[in-house]
Amino acid sequence: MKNVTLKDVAKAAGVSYATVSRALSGSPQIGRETRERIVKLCDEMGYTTNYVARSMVKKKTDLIGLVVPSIDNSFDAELAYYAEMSARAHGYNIMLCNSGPDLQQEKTVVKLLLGRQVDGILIVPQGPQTYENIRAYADQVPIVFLSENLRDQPQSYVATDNSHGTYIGTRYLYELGHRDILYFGRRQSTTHQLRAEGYIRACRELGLEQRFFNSDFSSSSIANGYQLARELFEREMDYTAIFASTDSNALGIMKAADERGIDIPGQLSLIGFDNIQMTSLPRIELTTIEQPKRDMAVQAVDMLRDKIENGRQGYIHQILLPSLVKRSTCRALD
Amino acid sequence: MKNVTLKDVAKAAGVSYATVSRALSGSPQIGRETRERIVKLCDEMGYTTNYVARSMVKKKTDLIGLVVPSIDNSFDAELAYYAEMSARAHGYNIMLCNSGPDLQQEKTVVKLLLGRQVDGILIVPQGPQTYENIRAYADQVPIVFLSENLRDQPQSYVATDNSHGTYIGTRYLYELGHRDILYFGRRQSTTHQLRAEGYIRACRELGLEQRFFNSDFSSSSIANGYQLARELFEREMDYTAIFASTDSNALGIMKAADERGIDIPGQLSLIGFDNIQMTSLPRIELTTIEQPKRDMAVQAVDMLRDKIENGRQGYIHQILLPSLVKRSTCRALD
DNA sequence: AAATGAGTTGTAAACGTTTGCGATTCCTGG
DNA sequence: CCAGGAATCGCAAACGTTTACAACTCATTT
Repeated sequence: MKNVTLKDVAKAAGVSYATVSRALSGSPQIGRETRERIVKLCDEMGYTTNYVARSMVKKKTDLIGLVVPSIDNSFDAELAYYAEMSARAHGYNIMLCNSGPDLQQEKTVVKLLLGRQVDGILIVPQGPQTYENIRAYADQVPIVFLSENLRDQPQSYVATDNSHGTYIGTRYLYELGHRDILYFGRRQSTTHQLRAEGYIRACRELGLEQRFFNSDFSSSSIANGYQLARELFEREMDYTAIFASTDSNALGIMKAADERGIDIPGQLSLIGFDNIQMTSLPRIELTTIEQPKRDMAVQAVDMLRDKIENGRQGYIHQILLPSLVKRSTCRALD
Repeated sequence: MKNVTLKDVAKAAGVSYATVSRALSGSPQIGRETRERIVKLCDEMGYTTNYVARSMVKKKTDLIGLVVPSIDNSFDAELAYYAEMSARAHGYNIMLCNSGPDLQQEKTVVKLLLGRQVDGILIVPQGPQTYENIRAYADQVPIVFLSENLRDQPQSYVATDNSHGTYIGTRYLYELGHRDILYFGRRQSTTHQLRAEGYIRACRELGLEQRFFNSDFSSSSIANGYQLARELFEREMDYTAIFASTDSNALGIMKAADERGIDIPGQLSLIGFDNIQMTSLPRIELTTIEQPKRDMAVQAVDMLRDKIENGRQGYIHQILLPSLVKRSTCRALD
């Protein structure tokens, strides 16, 4: 149970413990044969270097705080997966925190992470208020925001070109022959504003009428999409396609449509946004806009590492291109 | 950028830094008015205690290592969510590691966690070999295994009563009138052996013929379920229901059935195991056996805390009861 | 009034590393 | 044979806490 320490192997090897440290750290100022003797002894004795002691003197923990709204959300989980893999490949470990439902908790966990002396924080925001919420800590530790588009804020982030995503999505619908496309979902956060803008831009270019259906209180959940879609389907259906601002919303729409006997894509084409895992399921096969989650995650840790290791000041806005993934919820009109 | 330290506030308050430490830790041996003065000063100066320094002297990091096969797997993600929430509520933070595809990486990350001086490790195993794989570390740090049933191994774990799950599932099918039930999926790991056993037990009690379809190389993925099901559906369909040992497999079966024009539940009833998020989706609505993931996670961290804080020796096998969640892939025969 | 004791504060060691600097050894060239 | 330097190695400080122990201040008791 007792951990073997530097001092222990030093005594066993008959050298000072500074020498042992140097042998393991690959310092040049040490003899070849002593080094070999020591490293051999080290794994014989089962020595592993104590990271907290090292962190103490080096003033670097090799720890990255990852805060996500909720890790059981598959979007967050995918980002977390790639982030952890990439971070570990570069010698970092991930300290995970759910920022839970409210801003209070989000603030609490970054304060916690600060106390943990993490070298940097990767945060996928709960929403547009996150930036304000934790801005105060931005000068205490490198932070990069992930997935939420902060527009012109003086903070580093990586996000997808949300506007371009909806743009190519509605163009795709247009090419399929659709002329009446309804945009469904949130418009309040920057990310969702941008998505709406892409739709608007495409409509302008193509001479399409813009139609919106949303509520101020809409959230990006299946349940909410379902509720709203039920209301929507009460009215006359004077459109042939729906662009849902979120896959989850699209899934809710799909459910409401099924209940109502509306055939997708027979009577109604549907396209989502995010390409979360669920969309590729049999019977779902939702056509959607892919956010390149893997690239986003690794670029975010790269960016964070650049700040940490090279002390890079200033901020970068890294925008990645989304792509259309065609599945089976859109059909060509004749 | 410079962190304010105990010494700083001590100087500002005109006391020794031991006093400051005592003021914050709630030690009884300090005057009321000095304490109040100091805590006030502390948050004025923005002091946060440095956890790595504290860990150093206390020989306790308040860190729990969480290793999961892949956090983007929704089962792992759900467990991780509840584990993190519960751990944090008790003053612990989570260090997250994906144990990746192979046993080598699994071993690597627990060694890493050891170096990080975590107080304990929560591990959801890749499979039955995990126990052997990391047994060597079991006396260096408290470990509890999560979700994999280790049977009689001298290690603490919390898992569901897998056998009972399949037992109530096939009884349910029986009550619905099914007499020819095919068990589909893996049987090699302890967990899957137990699931098969529950099915066998129910069959014996009910006088049903046992029928198995599986391959030695089957994995619990949608793709694999799909492949196997395609083979299966080549043969004569002399059963009215399938019990899939895994939701993912069930989803694959569903896809193959759809392709083949087999109506679920019209011609074939289907039941899965795990109750992963995807199963509740519209158009899926898979009847399945729920693993109480939330309870599993919090009990696992409770168990780990008991080992850490009370130095509890020995091991506990905590078995939780699964439950049937009826959705729409099973129908009553007439 | 002195002794006792409770209550409060300071001193210093300890946790396990890394690393600058000085000390030692050894080799090399003049 | 000796000076000089390179190659190794040890010493000790430092990182920011916690905590046992000593020390001090008062009030209380005898």
